Amino acid sequence: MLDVAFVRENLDAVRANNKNRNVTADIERIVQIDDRRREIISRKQVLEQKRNESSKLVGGEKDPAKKQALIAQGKEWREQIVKMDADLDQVEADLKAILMTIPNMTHPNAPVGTLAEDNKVIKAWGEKPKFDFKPKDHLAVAEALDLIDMEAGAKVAGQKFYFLKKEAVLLELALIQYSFDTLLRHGYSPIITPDVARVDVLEGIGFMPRGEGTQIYSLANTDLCLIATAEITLGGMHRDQIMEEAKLPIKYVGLSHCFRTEAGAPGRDTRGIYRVHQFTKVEMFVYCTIEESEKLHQEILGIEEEIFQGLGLPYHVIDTCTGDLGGPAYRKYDLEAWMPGRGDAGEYGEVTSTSNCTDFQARRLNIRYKSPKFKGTRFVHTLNGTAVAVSRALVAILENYQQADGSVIVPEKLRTWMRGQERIGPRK
RNA sequence: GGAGAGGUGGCAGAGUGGCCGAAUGCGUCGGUCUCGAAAACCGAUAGGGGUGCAAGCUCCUCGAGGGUUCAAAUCCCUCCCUCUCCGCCA
Repeated sequence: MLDVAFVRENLDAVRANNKNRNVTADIERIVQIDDRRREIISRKQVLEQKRNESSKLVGGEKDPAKKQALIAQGKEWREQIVKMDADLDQVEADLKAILMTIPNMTHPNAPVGTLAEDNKVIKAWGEKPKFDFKPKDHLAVAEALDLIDMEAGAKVAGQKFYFLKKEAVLLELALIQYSFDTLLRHGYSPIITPDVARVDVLEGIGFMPRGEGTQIYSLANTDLCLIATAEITLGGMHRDQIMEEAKLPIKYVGLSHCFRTEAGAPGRDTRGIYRVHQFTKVEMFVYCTIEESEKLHQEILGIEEEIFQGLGLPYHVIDTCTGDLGGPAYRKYDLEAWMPGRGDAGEYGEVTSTSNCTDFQARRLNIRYKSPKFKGTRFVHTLNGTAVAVSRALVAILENYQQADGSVIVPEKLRTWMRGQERIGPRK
């Protein structure tokens, strides 16, 4: 959420930003509503002041007639205040409703555009593997090795759920260990979060758990949702807190399961575990000062690259265009790994994503910091980034490391957590 | 899940209808003292909002939301959370 005062003072910039992001919001009304809001507040305060003053007199008043008069007067003020409260509630709800539709401002260097082609490839790393056979997609590889059972997943939980089996399980555990190991070396503090969160936390982070086409599963008869990413829980962790600047940045590496309804993506990526309803993810989350967020965004991107370089998976980095940023992000980079089994001759597929959300999430979640350097408090900046989304990493590993005989080489860095195993299969 | 207790400032902890945004202690910061430090003493020490050039004035906030009242940290209701005991359980 943006600050109302900021919107008022930067109407043109906000309008232009909305356009770039392909969002329509009635920002003109914000000024009107906010004027009205301030007016009500001012008038209400005058009454409250009078009421407070006369209330103080009641106790000391000995003359019963005068006392009754004071009480009657107070009663009248209260009634007026109650009416104004109702008006104010309405106005504030209206204001919030509009503000919730406005996305974050955008980094000046983020590519402007609303089409997939407007995303900018800013870097590529690694050699795409050369095969002297037609590479299979990850599911074909996995099924030949008895690593993934989609059918059983569908039977038990529905389409796009799956069972991991045998070395696929060990690979998941190894990927978790490997990514935690990497992040610990970078000073990130390890966390395992709940897999559910309250609706208002989801909203604070910028998800829309209610309404048609939501990505979010809700739990019946509760105000809880299954989380779509640990960003939600890691960001909610410190809500309504005021931090000391000296204690920032706070860097977490969190593990959770992620649940997504994938509404609105029917028929996309239907095969295998590229797009599924549940997966395990290791997520980075950082709270920091205003000054540090850009630097830390680069750090997170660097760590994501380090992880995929360590896995020996070719990738490129995308500077996401304005139309694809999503509400909270000020800037977003995606890592797309090469997936030789995708499409006709291989395609890049998103494996990680890192966003600098500046103060957009912190404002809604009310997470601030203070410092001797300035008066009052400021909202922290929050950043998030994927260390490893296990399902997608598995896709990339299975496809890039597949061999002519159907076996799959285990990336060297993972072997420590695979009891030294170098190769999966071939099965007899 | 059952029974009970409780949620107050950075922390501990008073406060059961008005003089309470809140005693006291600890902590932190500033000062006095000292060659310096400790101790002691003095002082300061929540956040948000409205208004104003500013100084200031003022409003709101004692887990959250409602209610009663001229007036609520204090009384009532709902919810959330914590603790103790019991039950169940990985």
